Amino acid sequence: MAPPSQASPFLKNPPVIHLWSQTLIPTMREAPAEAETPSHVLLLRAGYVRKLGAGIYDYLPLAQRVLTKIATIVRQEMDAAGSREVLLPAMLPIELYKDTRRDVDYGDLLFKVSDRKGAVCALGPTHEEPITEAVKGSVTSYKQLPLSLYQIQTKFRDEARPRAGLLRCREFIMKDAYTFHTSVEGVGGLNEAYDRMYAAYVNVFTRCGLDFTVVEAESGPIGGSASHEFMVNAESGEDTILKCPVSGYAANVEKCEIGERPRGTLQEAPSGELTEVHTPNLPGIDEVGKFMKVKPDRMLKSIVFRIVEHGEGSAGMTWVVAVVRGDHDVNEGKVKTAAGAKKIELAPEKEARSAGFAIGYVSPKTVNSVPGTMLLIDPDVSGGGFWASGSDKADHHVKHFNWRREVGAKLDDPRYVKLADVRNALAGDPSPRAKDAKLVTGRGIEVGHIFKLGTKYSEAMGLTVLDETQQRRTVIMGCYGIGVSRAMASSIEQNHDADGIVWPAPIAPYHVIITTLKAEHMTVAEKLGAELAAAGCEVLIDDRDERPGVKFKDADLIGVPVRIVIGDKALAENAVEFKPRKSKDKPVNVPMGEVVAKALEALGA
RNA sequence: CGGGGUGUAGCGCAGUUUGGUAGCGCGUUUGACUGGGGGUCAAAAGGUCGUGGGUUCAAAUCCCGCCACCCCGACCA
Repeated sequence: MAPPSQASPFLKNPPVIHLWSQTLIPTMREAPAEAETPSHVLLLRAGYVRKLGAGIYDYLPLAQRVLTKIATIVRQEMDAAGSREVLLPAMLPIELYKDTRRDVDYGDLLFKVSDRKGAVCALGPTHEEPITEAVKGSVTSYKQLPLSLYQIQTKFRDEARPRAGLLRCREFIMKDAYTFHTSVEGVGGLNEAYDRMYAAYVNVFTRCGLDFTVVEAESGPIGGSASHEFMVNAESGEDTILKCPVSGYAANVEKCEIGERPRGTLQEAPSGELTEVHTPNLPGIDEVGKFMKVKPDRMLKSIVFRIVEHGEGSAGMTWVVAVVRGDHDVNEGKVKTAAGAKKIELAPEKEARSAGFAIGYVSPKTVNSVPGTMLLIDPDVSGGGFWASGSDKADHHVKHFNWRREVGAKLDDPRYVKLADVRNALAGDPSPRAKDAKLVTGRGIEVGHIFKLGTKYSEAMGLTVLDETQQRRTVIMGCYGIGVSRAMASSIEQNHDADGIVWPAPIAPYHVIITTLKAEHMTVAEKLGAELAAAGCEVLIDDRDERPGVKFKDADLIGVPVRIVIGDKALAENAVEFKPRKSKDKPVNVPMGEVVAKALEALGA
């Protein structure tokens, strides 16, 4: 399209009528062997992306158009939520991370480059530090707050295992927003901004046509439900989410609470005499169970954690042993909370061994044998009956473990022994929010995450303002992310069929594809394209000299919502063939004069 | 980081066991016929066989090292 001949101070979008022959859409008949998930296969096959390396992709013209549309929706909603766009460097001097120690904590996930002088820069994986630094340099008074800033930018994370095409990349496009406050509550406070962001995110993902679930995620330092994840419901998702069908409660598996479960008294009688069994060279609990002829749900799994930072409940303790059923998974966050500690870690094997833990064969009895050990017992293992357990001795387990007989008096000392929910929730567990309701599970792709940061970064980096009483106050922050490139792939996970992608109109690369069957149809195609463009449609004309079958297959593959075919049959009655991509019906003839209205209707405009 | 697997033309693969002229399908180019759901015929272009070394008269093939990529797991503000 020719540019406007006169320079105008107001930029307007020129009409979009693109020719297939003049863009780059390298569709493929066969999917590359490396791709497995639907979005990965289709993005490659339909010519949206090309892989350059593990987790590194070219965005070809179609992908770039979709990304731009998602980014536009994000910008509109961020702007409406009172956030202002910035663009910070992707290349960040490593010194920026010294105060927050994330150069260490982030570890290998951080990409690093060095300049000619040997100075090291990190490629930004997220931007809490640089944004805090930027605000620190320009905000000094409470009168300048609250403030909300966002950017859309390429991020870099050296993922241990990139996978599934755009769903987990090492280089990806993200929107990250940060808000700054002097208070948590009240007008201008963090909670208000958080709620606005929450609403903006709902708008963004709804407008993108995504089917999503908002789940509670791990709590921030402020407590309560201080973090939410926006999960696109898809089988290929990496995250497990749990929902209560009655109350609407939803959470990710790390966070999900479990309702009241039956529990034992720790007073039950033994099921038999404690018997030691030699179990050599068995790698896991399943193998041990098979060898001992004990089902995993009658085995005790005792996992040792070390307290890294003490909290109110963990004084005097060094180790925490969490005991769950053999077929259950220990939840580190719940262990931390139940232990009353601020930070824990899976016990380093070497140190745990020298303290007296027979790693791999630990039993709850270690609460008596290793000083400074706290025992957390999950309700599901707190009862009587038969239990098998480690024996605190390499290559040996015991049968007929009994709480009272084996552990004894310490069971009654709440400083040392607690009954607590310390495992991951499972489908069928009681809901924490509705009586008699049971949790159900689903898979999700995390496309958004909002988080109340509190003062973690502002305190470490010294971001303060003077308040109305001339007191220095540490600024309170929130951060909010959207995976833009991941959202594109997520949409395909939800919107595809055997023939290809089926885009929702708001983020489709084009609204209408005009397929010509003969070269002499181009005049009609261009005239119709201009009419559609004038009505606001973005049009792709497939002008290639290909056989009709090829063009139909490609049109379906790339997933443009409305297809118009120009061919002799319909032209004879001054009409074109019209077919929405998502419709299973045969194309219908639409008179030339009604095409634009019909297209707008099909697009939901 | 642990386990499994793969590197041969733009894509999908065979050839490797048993060393001896690098092949097939799709795609691409040219021409003809064709023309409504991935056409037919004819001709053609395109490959340091991931990479470095070794063995051998001779290596895609055997040996050693390295690299890249995929899948499962661990990990994932």
